[in-house]
Amino acid sequence: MNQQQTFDFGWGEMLDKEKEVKAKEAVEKVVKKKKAAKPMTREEMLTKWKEILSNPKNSAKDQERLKETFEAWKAEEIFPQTPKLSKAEALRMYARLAEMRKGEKLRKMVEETPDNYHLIQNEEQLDWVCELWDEEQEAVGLDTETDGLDIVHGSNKMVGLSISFPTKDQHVYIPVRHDEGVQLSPEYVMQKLKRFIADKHKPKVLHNARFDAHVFSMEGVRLRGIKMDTMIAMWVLNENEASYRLKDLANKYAKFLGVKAENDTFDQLFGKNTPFNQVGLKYALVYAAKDTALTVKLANFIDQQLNRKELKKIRSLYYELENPLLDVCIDMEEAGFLLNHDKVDSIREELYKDKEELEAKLIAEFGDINFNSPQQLQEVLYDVKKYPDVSGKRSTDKQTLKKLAEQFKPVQLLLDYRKATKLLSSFIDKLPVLVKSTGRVYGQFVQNATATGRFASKEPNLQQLPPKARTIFKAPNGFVIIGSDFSQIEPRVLAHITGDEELRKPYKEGYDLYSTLAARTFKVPIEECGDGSKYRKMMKVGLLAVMYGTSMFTLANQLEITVEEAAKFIDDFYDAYPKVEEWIRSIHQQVKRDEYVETMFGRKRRFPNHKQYAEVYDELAAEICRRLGTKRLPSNIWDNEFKDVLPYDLKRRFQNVKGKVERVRRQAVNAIIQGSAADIMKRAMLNLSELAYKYADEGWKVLATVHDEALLEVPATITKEQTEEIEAAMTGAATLEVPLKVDVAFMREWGNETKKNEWFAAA
DNA sequence: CGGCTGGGCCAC
DNA sequence: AAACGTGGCCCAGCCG
Repeated sequence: MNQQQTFDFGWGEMLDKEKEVKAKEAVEKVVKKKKAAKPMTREEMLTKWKEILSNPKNSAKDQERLKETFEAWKAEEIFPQTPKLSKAEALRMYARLAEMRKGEKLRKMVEETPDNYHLIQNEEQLDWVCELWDEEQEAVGLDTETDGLDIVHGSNKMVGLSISFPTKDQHVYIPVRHDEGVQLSPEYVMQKLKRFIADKHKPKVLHNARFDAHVFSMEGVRLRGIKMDTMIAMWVLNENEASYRLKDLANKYAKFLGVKAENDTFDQLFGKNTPFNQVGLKYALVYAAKDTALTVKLANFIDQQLNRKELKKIRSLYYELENPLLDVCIDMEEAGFLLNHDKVDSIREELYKDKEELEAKLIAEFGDINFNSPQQLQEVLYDVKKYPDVSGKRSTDKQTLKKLAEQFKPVQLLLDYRKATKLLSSFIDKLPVLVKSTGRVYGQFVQNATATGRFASKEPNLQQLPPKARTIFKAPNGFVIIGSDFSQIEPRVLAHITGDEELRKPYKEGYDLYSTLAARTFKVPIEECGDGSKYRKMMKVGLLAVMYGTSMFTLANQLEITVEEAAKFIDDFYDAYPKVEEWIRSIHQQVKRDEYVETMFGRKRRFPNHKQYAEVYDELAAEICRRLGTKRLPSNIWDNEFKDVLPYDLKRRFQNVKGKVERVRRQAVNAIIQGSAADIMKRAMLNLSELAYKYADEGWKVLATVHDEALLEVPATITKEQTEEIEAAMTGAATLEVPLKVDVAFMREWGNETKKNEWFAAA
């Protein structure tokens, strides 16, 4: 009773205070406005400037802009348009200043247009371009300009294209859909240029060719003969590049390309959201032709780098794997996934019903708050309901809520609500909006987005659909989606790479991996480690922990055992499979020495500056072990039992590098395993793509890859032999010391699997 | 209103 | 003092 009263009082008081503050703020606002109405004198403004500039809260970027604007103001280059001066107003001044200077830049650019840049506006000029292209022996630079990014059956179109001919050093821009100016029609231009663009023997270099390929596709021409995509090649060369935008690369490597490091992006020159069709032709020429000229230079630079003998493996990785894979990527993006509208409707109806019911119950239980707000949820759970803070961070994530739900039933409602709303907001309500006139959703597969070599997918990300969301995609009538996935690819790579014969055994002899591992590690009969047994379950988590470098703390948490038990578990595993630990340690040594690691197919992941930290780490770790008289680091150096043996300063210095070094070590080990698996998958994708071309007449398409799985769309009449060809395409991707295994499933709707033998039994 | 960050969560 | 690798994306909340 007493507590209740106190609580009510506190709450009410808080509300009153909030009101008071708001009222005060409102008054202040009015006062400020009145003040601002009077024009400021120059002295007043100077004072204000100093005040604004001395605000320590300004971001570095803002501060730079403010200073620049202040200088311009002092030089009377710009005047404030309103009589008041504030940080916001100063930043607006900066925008106007930038606008003014941008205009200057553009004017200057046009004035300095090189005389080997040509605007192509009539048939005669286009004939000249064709002549140039006929005579060209080198790879031309090619680029398209569009009025937006929605290009695969979307709303945006090619506005013009630029071509650089390196032999004669001539650069052209061909406008076709600009708002103003003399232009040839896109149909005419494409008709004339098709024989070059579609010719695989006419080499081209592009920056982000995937994009241009789609643009050309929508004009009815398939881009062939991509000799190099400088964006992807640059990524293979250096996966740590801060930006892969052409202008950023050109500026960064300017001196190697023999250009000035003054290449502005489109946004910087023309302003954000300016559609290219509104750009005047003479501006378009100098901007677009420069792009292809830069691309040619960048391509030459990259190829030179790839010729270095220490990059031999990288060279073949690019030219023999990544570059041909670009075509597969383009195919996948143009294939798309067919949406089943009826299925969307039924799932949506069901989920909305769930959501509403849950909402009603939640409001009754927790009050009318926004259950998607961690902030509001925190208050209700920990202040109002006074639930125990099991995470120690007032966390409201799934793991925490799960724990709370054991004790407090209504918390389960929150978990259910999250699940339903996540499914709705991210997938069921989102994907149908993206459907094009073809009835399909087209996601992107990005080749240069990961540090390990995997594909990434976006807009929408087709690699993160939960099982339920997958079912809204279907095969067209008479077709079936085939899911072909590598079984346990990463453990197999581990078995191959570590050279551990015991680890290879289950694969060679056809036993279940996890059961075998569990029996050996826990020293129990294999009969006790069958499917669903606790040993097998633990082993699955344990092996993942080994490959990801999970700490004993986290592993203990996951398995709901003590840290000591977790450490014993992993020790026992290493005892049973000593080569695994040996290999991991050798990788730690290697990454310390080389600052990079390599996958099976020579893909590199670099860790710049790791060496210096690793040296400190190893030194201090040795010192700690020496003082403790142990061989291995303790899991917690801060433990009280070491208080007298380990000086604080030693612990502090070690702590400084510990996180950094151990993170790199985990990443290095994982990059080899995950990256090798990615290499294998990419090689498989090439094989599958060839197969799809072989059966192109029947309508075969490669739809997607989800890391260890490939998806194809094929006629439902597919034969057993053809299915075996798919399997062979995958297993033939690499020869390992253990066999590769592939599981094939048949799906009328994605995710709804029929196994191979059932499928053919039914047919 | 758009950009950004943090918390959270989906996939492999 | 911090605890598992690779990604993309949603919402809330804040800022200018």
